[in-house]
Amino acid sequence: MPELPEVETIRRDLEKVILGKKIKSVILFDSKTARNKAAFFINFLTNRQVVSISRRGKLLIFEINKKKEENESMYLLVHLKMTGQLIFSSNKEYLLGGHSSGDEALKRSDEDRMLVRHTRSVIKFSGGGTLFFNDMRRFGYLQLVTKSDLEKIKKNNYGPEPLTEELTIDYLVNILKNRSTNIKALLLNQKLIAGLGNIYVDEALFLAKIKPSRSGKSIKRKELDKLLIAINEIIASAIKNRGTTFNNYVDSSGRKGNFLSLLKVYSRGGEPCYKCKKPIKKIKLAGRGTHYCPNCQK
DNA sequence: GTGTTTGTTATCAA
DNA sequence: CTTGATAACAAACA
Repeated sequence: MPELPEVETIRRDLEKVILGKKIKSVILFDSKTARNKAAFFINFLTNRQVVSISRRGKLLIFEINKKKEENESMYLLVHLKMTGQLIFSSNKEYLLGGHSSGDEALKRSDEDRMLVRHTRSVIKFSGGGTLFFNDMRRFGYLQLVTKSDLEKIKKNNYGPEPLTEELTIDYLVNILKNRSTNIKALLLNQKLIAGLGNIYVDEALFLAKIKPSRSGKSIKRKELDKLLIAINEIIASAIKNRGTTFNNYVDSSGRKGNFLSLLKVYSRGGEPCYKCKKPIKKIKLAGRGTHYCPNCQK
């Protein structure tokens, strides 16, 4: 479940290995994976290079180089949704996705088999290096968009990011003061704050001592002060620890994140709260598993 | 077969 | 128009 810290970890790592590399070929094993027509998607990317890699919320944005005669750059969007992975390998160019069989499949190591089982697309670079897009559940997608499309997407779908000047206490007060919905659902809403998902919302609410079922408008300014600090603290710490691997997430080298053991409430239903020893409660809120301490969170 | 997992969007209601 | 609530998607596992 890649949220902001996991996507940011991938962004930073990929920046080091694929910037400036020329795309030699693109394979789409599953036509649903690219939101563009397959032929266009493949033809456009071939022989181009990635100029920059940015991120908005959980969305990765690869800027593709523009030819002289073109007046607008194109951008490759990558959304991992729940089970997407972007894995770069400098030596495993022979992996051919989930559709090959026979001798080729037999030659694979167990590690390779895991890597390739749900490969939906592959981008190969000149001079070595292959980027695998794996996605067991097939919620994730790749999409080429124009600069103006990208600006629209950013503007219409994403609120301010944690750890930026845009996410202020005044902003929080404003978006929550008239909301009757529970704070859990509001924090999951990408249009209000970009990048939080189920894990870090539960963790931030625990740190801020706020019960997830509280309505937005019921939360006092003093509590919002704490919530803002908690959100930034959790996100910063999770980035520092390269994200949380609960089941599917791995970084662009295929390695797990280190934040799992630092979780205070998520996935700890029934276990004792680290602070007060009373059992962590697990409920369903906003259609999501929600974990909190009934004693510490008011 | 049943319930559970979640990021996001569709859909419907008010 | 906004807001809210819920189902739906997809695949795997206990």
